[in-house]
Amino acid sequence: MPKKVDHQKRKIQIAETTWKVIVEEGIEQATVRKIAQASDFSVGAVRHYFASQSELLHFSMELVSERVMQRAKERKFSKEQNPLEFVTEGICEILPVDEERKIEMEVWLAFSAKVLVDKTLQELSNKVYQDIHQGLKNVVQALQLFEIAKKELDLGLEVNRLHAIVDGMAMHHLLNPEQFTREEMIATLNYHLKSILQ
Amino acid sequence: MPKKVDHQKRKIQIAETTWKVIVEEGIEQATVRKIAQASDFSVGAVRHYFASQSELLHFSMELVSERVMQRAKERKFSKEQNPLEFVTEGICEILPVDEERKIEMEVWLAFSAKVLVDKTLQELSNKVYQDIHQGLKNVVQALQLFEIAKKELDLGLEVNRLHAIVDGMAMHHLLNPEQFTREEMIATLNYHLKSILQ
DNA sequence: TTTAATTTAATACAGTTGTACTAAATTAAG
DNA sequence: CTTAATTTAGTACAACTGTATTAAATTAAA
Repeated sequence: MPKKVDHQKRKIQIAETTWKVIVEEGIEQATVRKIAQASDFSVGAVRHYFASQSELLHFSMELVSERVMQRAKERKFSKEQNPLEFVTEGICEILPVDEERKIEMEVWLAFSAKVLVDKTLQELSNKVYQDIHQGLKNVVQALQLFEIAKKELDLGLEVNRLHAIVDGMAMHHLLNPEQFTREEMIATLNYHLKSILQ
Repeated sequence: MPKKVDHQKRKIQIAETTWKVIVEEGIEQATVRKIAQASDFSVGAVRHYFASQSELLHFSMELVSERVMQRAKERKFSKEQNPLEFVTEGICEILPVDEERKIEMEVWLAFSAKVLVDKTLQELSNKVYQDIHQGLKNVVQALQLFEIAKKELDLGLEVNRLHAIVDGMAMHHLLNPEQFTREEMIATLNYHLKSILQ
């Protein structure tokens, strides 16, 4: 008998508006009132979908990781493709190579700074670290299976290194886009990947 | 005739208390009142040394970079020393290898997230990026001069890569200290440096 | 001791915050 | 059309915010 709204869709809609506010004004300006206004809801409506502000923020952070993971899962390798290219493109799913990915990374950075003092976000941060680490491990192993990458690599250290390069470059490009351009970022990734090839 | 207080020392003292508040409660809790209370001053006293909150925060961020730069400048190379060791230890001045450096990096991360939406912090962020980039460039060139590192390296890309590794690892260790330990961080640095040797 | 500039403390104010609460609006089913 | 649960809007409140103002305290020099 009542009006039926897709709760999940509404939550996602509000979370994406939260991203927008965070990107434009910073996470400390991501107040309930501002998010409500930006998403054309009343404060009461937002509160109807999220019991508290921290629940809203947690959901918004989770949505970032879900989007990245979703894209990663959708990727399929076709036999005709160059494996190195395939791997490079896969890593570019994480890097801020376009506006969409830039927004996700900016939001993620804002939340990451919060992780240090917010225990409830640590679990999510750790999970995402693990997931990406595993993904990159698969990348290196795949290159070895294809007999493209060197066999004598120390897998653990190699993955640590690649993971640090990816996140380090992402941060550098976000914070200093003129000094470390998108093109430099991609060139540096290619340079590194080539360095572990046979 | 008046009481004479060393202004600079007071400002540094208050800025270090600001670090403490940021590390313990996050940058959004770095309010004038809290910083005053934590540093055993009245709000009026703090305001006497900093005309506004943003001036205080800017000074506190600047102090982080000054500390790191100061340590870097103090380092002297003695002929008996192993150049690779010297370089490794130099890079560890930036990495969060001990409590002091951890605090500095945590504060820096908190400010970095603010850089994206605070134009007045961007200049400082860019300057520090440049300084560290130049420092790491000197490192790679020094290793080449000593005929330790490969000559055929692409200097620009190599420095980009090293810089990303350093900051990426710093972030990973801060956010996930159990999953990416201090020892792994140092081992990964050594592994990378070895990889560019002849 | 007197003097005067620096330093400190306390209070006030207007604005914002998260959250709670209530009543109204909406709308799908009977 | 009625009904009733969901959804929305608006308001209220106590706490906290940055900043301004004012008067008091401090203390080195005359």
